[in-house]
Order: sequence, then structure tokens, then C-alpha cells
Amino acid sequence: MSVAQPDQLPHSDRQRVRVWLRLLKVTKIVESVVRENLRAEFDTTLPRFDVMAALYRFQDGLKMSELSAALRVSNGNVTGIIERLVTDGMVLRVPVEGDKRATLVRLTKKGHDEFSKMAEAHARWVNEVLADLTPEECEQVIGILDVVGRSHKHTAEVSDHD
Amino acid sequence: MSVAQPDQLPHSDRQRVRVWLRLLKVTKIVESVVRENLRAEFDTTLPRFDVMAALYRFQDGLKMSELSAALRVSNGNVTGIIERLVTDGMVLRVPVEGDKRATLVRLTKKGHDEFSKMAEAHARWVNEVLADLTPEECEQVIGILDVVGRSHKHTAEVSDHD
DNA sequence: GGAATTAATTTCAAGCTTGAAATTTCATGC
DNA sequence: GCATGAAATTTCAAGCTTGAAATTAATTCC
Repeated sequence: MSVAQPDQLPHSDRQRVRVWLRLLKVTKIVESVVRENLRAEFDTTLPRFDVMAALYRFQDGLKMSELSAALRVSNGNVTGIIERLVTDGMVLRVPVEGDKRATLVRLTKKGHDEFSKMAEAHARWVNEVLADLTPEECEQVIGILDVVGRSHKHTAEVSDHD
Repeated sequence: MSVAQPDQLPHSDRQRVRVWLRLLKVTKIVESVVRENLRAEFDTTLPRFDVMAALYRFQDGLKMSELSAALRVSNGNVTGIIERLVTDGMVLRVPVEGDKRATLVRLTKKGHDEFSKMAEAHARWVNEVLADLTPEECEQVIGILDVVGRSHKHTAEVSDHD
């Protein structure tokens, strides 16, 4: 963060770096609010929340590789998080018929119900932090940032139609 | 990510959540590009880069607490990163006169030179990822996101005049 | 000046994260 | 059918991250 920029950079280039720093700043603020509240009110973590959010959206379950792709995190990462969620009875592992390598993971009833509550609170927290943004401004930001990543490899993911 | 929203939410509230998800998405993309390049080209990590960036900006050095506040990370976190940077000769610890509790950390000559190179490359990478954003769009995003965090406690930081 | 509070930092356990290597299973070509 | 390579996942070490507890030093308040 706060990276000094050489003077010889064109103005437009420097501006893009400023955009990046601003994005990072806002993201960190929202993340820390959500993390603190998840811990205080639901005794859980942000990564666990992210995993459950993905599984909530794809109710039929996701393969481990689909899950890590959707969350844009490394492959081995998800293994540990799912492990703990299974221990807590939030997630179920289902063997994929016809492919003994893969496993499907999905929310249990308990996990589904628990996430419903978390999602509602999450929307509240986010709205508090972003309260100063008008609907028009939201529209603009969404529209402008839509193009980013289009030409990037990481765009290959599980139907991320946010 | 991709958090389902109850239907009873007002449109404007749902929009703010969408803004948040979009921010998160773009941030993750840029972060992963920067991380991969830092590792490949400079054999270092994003957290180390962030610390060095803060120290590059504040050439007179920062106290540990100022550093963690500037980076918006927990207090104990910085300790380990600085430790490794000191080992690598990038950072120097200087005792604060008149206060035996605090320490000042600052870049060494080696750290300064190394970061100069990294900063230039960093600007290049960011511009590649955000290439599709026009100067006008950059201006808009910067302006709109400027208000976020103003009323938040985390706004109390070391002169973050991005 | 001594006790209690506050401040700056480190230590620590638990969990997260990556990237690489290892494992197991599937698919393909011969 | 058998080898070879690709695919899905786990394992692992190293480093990052948090929040809480511990440590040490400064400040404040009788």
C-alpha cells in the first residue's frame, strides 16, 4: 500500500495505481468489519463464511476444485477449511459417482440455516460501511469495475454472475 | 463472496452488497497478479512489499505501532515480517530516544534500492490489470470511494493521503 | 515516591494461504 | 491390456494473520 510512483509515469498510469490503492483500502476496511462481526456474533471466520456463501449459492454442491476456483484461492487451501466445517456439521462430503477422485461438498441443513442468518447480518454490516454511497454511485462503480478481469485468466470461474 | 440476499432487502441495500462483492473480486485479481509477480521477479511476498512500501514513504522511519496502523493489520503481525526483513538486510531497527518501549524501523540503503525497482514493476503490473479503465473512470472510482471509511474508526491512521 | 493505569511491543496458539510435491484415479494411445 | 499423461485432490512446509495474553516501560494520581 501507499506505493511511491516514479515521476516519469504518465498521469493515466499513476491514476490506475491510485485506483488500486483505493480499492485495497476500502476492501480492507470492509473485510475487517465483516471479520470482527462474524467472530463476535457468529463465532466464525471470514474464510469459512466465504466457503459457506459459495455452497449456499450452489445448493447442488461443488467439487473441491470448483470451490477453490470460485473463491479464487489455492487448491489445498479449501481442504482444511472444509475439514473444519465438516467437523462442525456445517458441510457434507458426497462422493461423485463415476469418478473416485472427486468429491462434492454441500451445506447440511444446519449449515444452510446458519448461513441464512449470517447472510442477513452480512448485508447489514456492508450497508453500514458503504452507507455513504448513493445508488447512482453504486451503479457507476459496479459498471466501471465490470470490465476488470475480463481478459484475465482468473475470469475462468464458476458462473460468477454478481 | 457471492452472498445470496434476502428478497426483502431494498434495492439500494442490495446494490451496496453488489459493490462490495465487485470490489472484493477486483481486489483479489490484482492481488494475485502482484503476488505472483513479486515472487517470480523479486522472490518476495506481498506482505513484505506492503511493509517496505510504507517505510519507503516514511523515510524517517515508523514506530511498530504506526506501521501496523498504516497497513491496517494487527499489531503482532508486523513483528514477524520485520524480523525477516531485518535478517535479509532490508530493514533496520533504531531505538527511540526517550522511550525504551518503542522502536523505529526504517529501510536500509539496500532495502530502499530494492524497493525502488519493485515499485516501478508494481506500477507496470497494476496498469496491465487495470488497462481497461479510462482516466475518467479512474477519476470517478477514486472520487466515489473516497468517502468510504471517513466515519470509520480505522480512518485514524498515519496520514494516508492517497 | 509508590501504586495503578496506560502505552508499545512481543509472544503465542489457532487458523489461513500459497505453491510445490505426492497420491490416487481416470483417460488415451499403442 | 499397459504405459503414459492428465485430472482431482491432499499433504506439507513456510509464511501470514488475528486476537489474546504477557512483558516492559512510561505516565498519572494520590
